[in-house]
Amino acid sequence: MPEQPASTGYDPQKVETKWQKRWQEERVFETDADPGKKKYYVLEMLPYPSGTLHMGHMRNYTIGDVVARVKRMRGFNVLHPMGWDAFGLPAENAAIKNHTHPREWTNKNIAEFQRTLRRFGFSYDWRREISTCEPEYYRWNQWFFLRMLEKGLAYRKKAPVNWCPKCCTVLANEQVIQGHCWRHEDTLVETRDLEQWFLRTTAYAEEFLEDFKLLEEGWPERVITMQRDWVGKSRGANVRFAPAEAGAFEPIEVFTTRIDTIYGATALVLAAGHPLVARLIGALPDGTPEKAHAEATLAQMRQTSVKTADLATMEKVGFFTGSYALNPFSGERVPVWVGNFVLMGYGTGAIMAVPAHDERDFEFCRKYGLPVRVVVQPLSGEVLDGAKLSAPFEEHETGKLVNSGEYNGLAPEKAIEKMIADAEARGFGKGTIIYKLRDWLISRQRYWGTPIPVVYCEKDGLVPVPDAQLPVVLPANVKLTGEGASPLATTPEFVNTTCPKCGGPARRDTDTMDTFVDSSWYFYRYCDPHNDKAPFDPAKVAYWFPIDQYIGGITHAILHLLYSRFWCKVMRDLGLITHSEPAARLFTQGMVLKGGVAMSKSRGNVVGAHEMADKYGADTGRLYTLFAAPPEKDLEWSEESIDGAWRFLNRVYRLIEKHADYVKQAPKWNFDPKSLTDDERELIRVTYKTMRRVTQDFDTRWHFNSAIALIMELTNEIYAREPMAAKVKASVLKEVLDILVLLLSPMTPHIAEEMWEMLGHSNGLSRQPWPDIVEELAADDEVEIPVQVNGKLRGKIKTAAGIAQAEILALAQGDAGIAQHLAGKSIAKVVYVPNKLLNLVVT
RNA sequence: GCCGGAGUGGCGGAAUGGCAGACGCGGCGGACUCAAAAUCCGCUGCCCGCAAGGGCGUGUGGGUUCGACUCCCUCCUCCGGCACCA
Repeated sequence: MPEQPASTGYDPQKVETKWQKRWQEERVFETDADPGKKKYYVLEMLPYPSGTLHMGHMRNYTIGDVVARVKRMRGFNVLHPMGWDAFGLPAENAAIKNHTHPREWTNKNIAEFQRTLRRFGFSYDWRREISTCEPEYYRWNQWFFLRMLEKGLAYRKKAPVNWCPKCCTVLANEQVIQGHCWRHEDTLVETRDLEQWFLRTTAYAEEFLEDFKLLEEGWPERVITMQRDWVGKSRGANVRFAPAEAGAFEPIEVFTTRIDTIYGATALVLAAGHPLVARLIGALPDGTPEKAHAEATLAQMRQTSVKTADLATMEKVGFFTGSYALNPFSGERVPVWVGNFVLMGYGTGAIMAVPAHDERDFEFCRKYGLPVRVVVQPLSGEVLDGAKLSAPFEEHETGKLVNSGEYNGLAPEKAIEKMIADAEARGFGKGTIIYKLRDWLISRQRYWGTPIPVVYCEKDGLVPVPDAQLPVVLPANVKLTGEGASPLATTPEFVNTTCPKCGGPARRDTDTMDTFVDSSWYFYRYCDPHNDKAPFDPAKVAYWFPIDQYIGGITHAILHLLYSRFWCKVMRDLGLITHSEPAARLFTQGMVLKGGVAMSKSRGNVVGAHEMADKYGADTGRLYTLFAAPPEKDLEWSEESIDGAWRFLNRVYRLIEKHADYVKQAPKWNFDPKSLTDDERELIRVTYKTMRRVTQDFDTRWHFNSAIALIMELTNEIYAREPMAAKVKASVLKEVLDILVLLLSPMTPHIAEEMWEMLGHSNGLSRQPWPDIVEELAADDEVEIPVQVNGKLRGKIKTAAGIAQAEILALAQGDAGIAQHLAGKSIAKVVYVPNKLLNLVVT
């Protein structure tokens, strides 16, 4: 702990407790919808209550709190809520380990999180606090699920799904990172064939892309790019290749983005899982080595079908099925192969291999001796020979078609257009658009989540639980082992129920929902957190939405942020809301690092929020995280730099303390610049200039670090004018100190409130309006103009503001230092930026 | 491989085409003190020079411009995302 300076009375613990209590008593941060007032909804992503909060978390909340406080001071009706993403696997695992209940573990953490956030003075409206593990909340997850079921947006399907052996549950595609579980970086995800619940996110694939136009201004380009890649739109064509022997098998449909290269297709390649594969192998004569080879290779391919991180570098393997198909354009017989590099889950599960113009096809065909035929020649004049090609020619823009019948000579883009049209006209193909995005798998074989509100009746089959019977409550007493099937499945009191339709015996669905469901719409609930008739009152949401500023980590660029966009569009189509995007602006703050890596409990490099508050107080912690780096950048924690923030707050405090008695009783200054002495005029000028620039930093750029630097400079300027009482009238000094405290207040609210009180105000700082800029008071009447000769700085000239070019030129030529660089040369050009700079071009 | 982002003193960083290095940390010096801490003041990019002053300087090389950390192109390095997606 730094020594408390003897000369100051700043005691952060005392000050912070005092004002937190006052804010709570006076309900300063409680807000309600008020159509007469302009609103501002600022939100930080809700935390998962686990462990303890460290300064990495606090940085995120501090940024949001500064914005909330500034907007409040600027007259907005500000909604700034907080809640808990309370369902999830860590609670369940911790409960198993510690022989407790997930609810108990979670609530203990929530209490601790709340205490920490209060200690940092974040201006939340705590009446709106929500916890997603409460039936009052998750019943609306179930309600939404039933609405989606009605609309066909929720469905059950048996499909190959991702299974994490450590989580003991399936995962959505978004939760698989490079073949690994998003929670367990070291654990490969396995594939299992299971019947599961999906939400039809793909129904909105095109809209996800289309609506980026609403987000271009307010969302980081990076996030948009990541989502765009994730949705993965491809334009191309489906083309059917008929069997060479009529009726031998169903025509094989391939998807291609390069139909222009179809004359160069020297094989068709099917995925191992393609429905036709078994039939084609079956058609091979029994007992032949070809058949044996095909069967063996297929078995091998299926065995290694697990997704792995190095899929891209895996060796290509395949075999010939013995069958041929006909190229619908050329009529050529094309061998049908099976290849491990063709994915069943994308396109049609079958491709045409064009080795001359695709790298993967090239590798495959070279390996198996299939011919390489060039059908697009570069415009450069170079003539490629398929037999000698060392790499495929993949470019679209710089080639023209050859060996392609009637399409010879066309540019690829033109050929694609024409060939799709012809394929459609001749009935063997059509232009198609496909997406990489998959539907959202939401079933989880775990306990601590929202029960899926359907039952299975022997007579009526799948029956949705009627709305009136919601919520389907998660039973409290369940054996948690962390192994085997869904814990709910081993709880007969839960499983066994009656069919809502026929009243006969029925079984409940025993899976729970992905916890990303909880966080997909929680920000709507904040608008109306205690509604027990509906998820929210549409009128209240209409007032507050969209979120004006959403703040959180880049980790959720795809997961949470894509699911939230989906939920919003679904709610819109249900008629609950009218907007299409939940958050108008998104800010992704940088991480807090220590020793070059993100703070995390498992790495043991955290600086706890309480540790920080104990040592320096919350205000110093807030100030430091804002000052040490711009908010979007990662911040490397430095104990020494914190001392700087601590020193600065003490320095300001001492300044106020010293002059409080002098200014306390002073009347409000009359804002007449003519009433000022030169010293006063200069001090007022610096103050108002600072105010203007700090306001800009808050409003448009979010450069909190440079805003603080400016406030530090202002403080230095005031200090430089000691002895103050002799030089500056009390009313003028009061104006200056008031502004200093106001500017600082969004970032360090407790000490600012204390100083505001010391300055003689009894009305509380948190409801003060942001000071208005008086341009006249910020204006310079004298300026120092840098003078360059050929772009090099050669001198500076002090002069009245607004001086004309001719005059400044004369002054420059008269300046000895500058003149020496002009001697013997002639001025070819004069560039004068008024009040900014003079550049003389000489030759 | 593809798509983003970044690269500025010893360190964190500032500069919206116009004085590069604000502000802070660290360092050096001074004041105060018996002394120390705290505080206040000053100096602190590199090189040459006693100094005045001059030269160099924002990853590299080029370009646009009167003027480039900033805009354009080339390359290098680091970070992030995606990746057998036809």
